[in-house]
Amino acid sequence: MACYTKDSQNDAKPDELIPIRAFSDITNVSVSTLRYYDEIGLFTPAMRTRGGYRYYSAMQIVTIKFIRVLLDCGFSLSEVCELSHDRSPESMARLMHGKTLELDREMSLIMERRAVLDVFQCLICEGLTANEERVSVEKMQALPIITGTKNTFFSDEFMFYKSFVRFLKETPNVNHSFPVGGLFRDMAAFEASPSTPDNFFSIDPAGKDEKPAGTYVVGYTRGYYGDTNGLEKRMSAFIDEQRLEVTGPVYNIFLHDEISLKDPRNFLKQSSVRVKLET
Amino acid sequence: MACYTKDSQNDAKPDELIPIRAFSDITNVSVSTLRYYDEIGLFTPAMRTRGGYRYYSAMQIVTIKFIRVLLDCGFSLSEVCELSHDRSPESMARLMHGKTLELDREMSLIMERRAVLDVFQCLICEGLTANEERVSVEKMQALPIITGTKNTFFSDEFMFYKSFVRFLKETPNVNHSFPVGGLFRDMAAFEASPSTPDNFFSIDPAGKDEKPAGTYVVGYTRGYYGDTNGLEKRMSAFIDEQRLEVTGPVYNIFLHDEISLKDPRNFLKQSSVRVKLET
DNA sequence: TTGCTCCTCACGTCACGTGAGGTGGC
DNA sequence: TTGCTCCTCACGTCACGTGAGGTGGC
Repeated sequence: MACYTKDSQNDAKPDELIPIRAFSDITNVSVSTLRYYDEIGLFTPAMRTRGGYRYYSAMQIVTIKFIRVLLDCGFSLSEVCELSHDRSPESMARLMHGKTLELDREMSLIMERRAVLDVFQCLICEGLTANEERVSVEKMQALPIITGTKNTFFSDEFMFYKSFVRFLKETPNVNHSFPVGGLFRDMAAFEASPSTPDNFFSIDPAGKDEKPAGTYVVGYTRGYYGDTNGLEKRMSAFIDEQRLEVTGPVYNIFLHDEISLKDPRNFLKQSSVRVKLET
Repeated sequence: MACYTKDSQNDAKPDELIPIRAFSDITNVSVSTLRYYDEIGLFTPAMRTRGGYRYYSAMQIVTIKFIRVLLDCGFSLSEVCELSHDRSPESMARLMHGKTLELDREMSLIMERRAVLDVFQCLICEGLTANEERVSVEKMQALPIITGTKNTFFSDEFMFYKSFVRFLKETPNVNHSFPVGGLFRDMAAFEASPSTPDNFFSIDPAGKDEKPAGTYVVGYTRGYYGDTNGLEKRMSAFIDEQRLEVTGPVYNIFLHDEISLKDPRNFLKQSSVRVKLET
């Protein structure tokens, strides 16, 4: 299965022969890689001495450069080998088009992963600078999210997980990598049952739903996923004290969870509800 | 080195236990992957029967989701294992920032590869639709290139390769993956010595040099890298016949070379020189 | 002749996938 | 009891990298 070698061996002359190390330096292809390509018959040196020393011709610089181009384009070594048997401009154009599509898919995967990282970094940073001591009023930016369907609660101690699994499995376009938060239809619902959100939502930059920008009453608490430590009561008391009027849903998100903390009793949750501004 | 399991085992109850296949379906993590994670101690099931059957708790859905997030972010399995020992928001933010940079590097690599593919696809397509029969006048688009330093020719039969290697090794910012062409300072130089270009250039979309857009006299020939088959004379004759005036350098590029053809005697070269337009 | 380059061969890598052959659980 | 799920163990993958131990070439 010698592939890309014989084509150009005829012009090898002794004085243009290059030993393997020098050839490696010229082409930026490692010595072990060159030996490997020789072993699998993909690219064999123009000459070998009786002692087995490999010598490459200057012409082979072009050949190896081209093999690396194909590999960089996403062809496997065996594909490159096969290509040697029937190369034609038409088939090559077709194959390259296919590789273009593959690269595009790979690109969007990487962009998605970057987005995931960014979201988590933002949450962690927000957690690091949070004022955990007391409930406060903060301006918050808009947050694109994907909201799941309304949770149906059975009187079942595992309903939280069942709803959570249903959210992950059944919400269209939900990406499992993004963090998930819980949402209560209003402050009253949060106070009534602070561990059972009406909906789950995923913090996804591509989400079509949105937690709107605005001024929010924000509170924090530490503890495991179900725990609230009376945060809902503290927030309610603060709202009354400050004579604020709040509107819309309560958003619960974990700024620090198992991603950034080992001890689950220390998970940092943020609850926020929007202030209705007097006009 | 059990890592992300013990934290959340206490809440496992018999009736919420999930066998491996169902857990795999819920989490989109393959059965063999789950067994592998168990084997290396990264993620062990909440319970095992006497017979060795693995049962996972619903809570572990969150745990495995989070492990996958870290893996998607570019952490290796051993890194994820290590992370279990000291997770803190601060260190996590730092590590994630590092991964962000890595992803960015990976992205630019992929974009570069896409660009390489595009350039080759364009050349191949141009070759497929070329009018090889005769020299003609064509409008051509601008082509960003990186031009190398002037070749110094020794009276040496390998000087072509020596110059070529020098171009590849010494031209700043040259990317070995892009195709390389040859350039003659003017039509007279091309006619005088059609196998020894004054400079090499790389067809690189990021190049700061440019083959300008315009109307060109274009000719084609087939053959190996040094061959011209008198193309320079045919072009010159055409220019005289048509009473054209040409200006600027002659650009030689291979539209079909070993990338898309097996037989080196069939390589398709294009030569073009710009027409000075009468005002 | 010295010392540097080169050689082969065997094994390791990384995160699983794929059987073969056998047993467990409702 | 049947048949389905699950188990372990061993080996394969892909494109090389890394020694160990030995020889070749100027």
